[in-house]
Amino acid sequence: MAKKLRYWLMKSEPTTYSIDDLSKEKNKTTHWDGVRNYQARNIMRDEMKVGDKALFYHSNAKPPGVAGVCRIVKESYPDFTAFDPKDKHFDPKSNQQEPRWFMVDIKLEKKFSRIVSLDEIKAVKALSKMVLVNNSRLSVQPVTKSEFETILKLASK
DNA sequence: GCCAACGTTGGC
DNA sequence: GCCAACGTTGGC
Repeated sequence: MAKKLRYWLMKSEPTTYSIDDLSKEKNKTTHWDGVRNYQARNIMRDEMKVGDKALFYHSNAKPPGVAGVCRIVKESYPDFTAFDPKDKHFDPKSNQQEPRWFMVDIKLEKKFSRIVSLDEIKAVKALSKMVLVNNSRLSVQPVTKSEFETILKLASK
């Protein structure tokens, strides 16, 4: 019965929402709203399961890199920010009956003592196949178990 | 701030 | 269904 744990990487611009913002949330938990890309949505909607782990990545940062680890604590449900005309992520094509966008809840598990920068990641051969390196624009992306563990090792160096 | 890469939209 | 125009992402 035991489902295999999967690994992901989720991006956020720290000026918008950083790992420290997440650590200040009640239960260190938040809903990952605002994703408006179908590929990323499909991953959240169809593939992310409770218990899966995700790298929290700071994009558009100095330096860009992985800041910590979080865990999926709630599986996909409609992204309600798409329903609110005043919200930055409002999408008139989404509605309660037929939601177009989905989100999951994540909980901070560990903030790294240092950022594992994109430069470092690019310099490691074992990480050369990461989606991050090859399709840099996808904001929610799969990571293999060995890639995940390699990043953890780098973080504790 | 620039711009390459990529995704989406809409006219035809 | 093609593709030009446009918008966004995100490293640099």
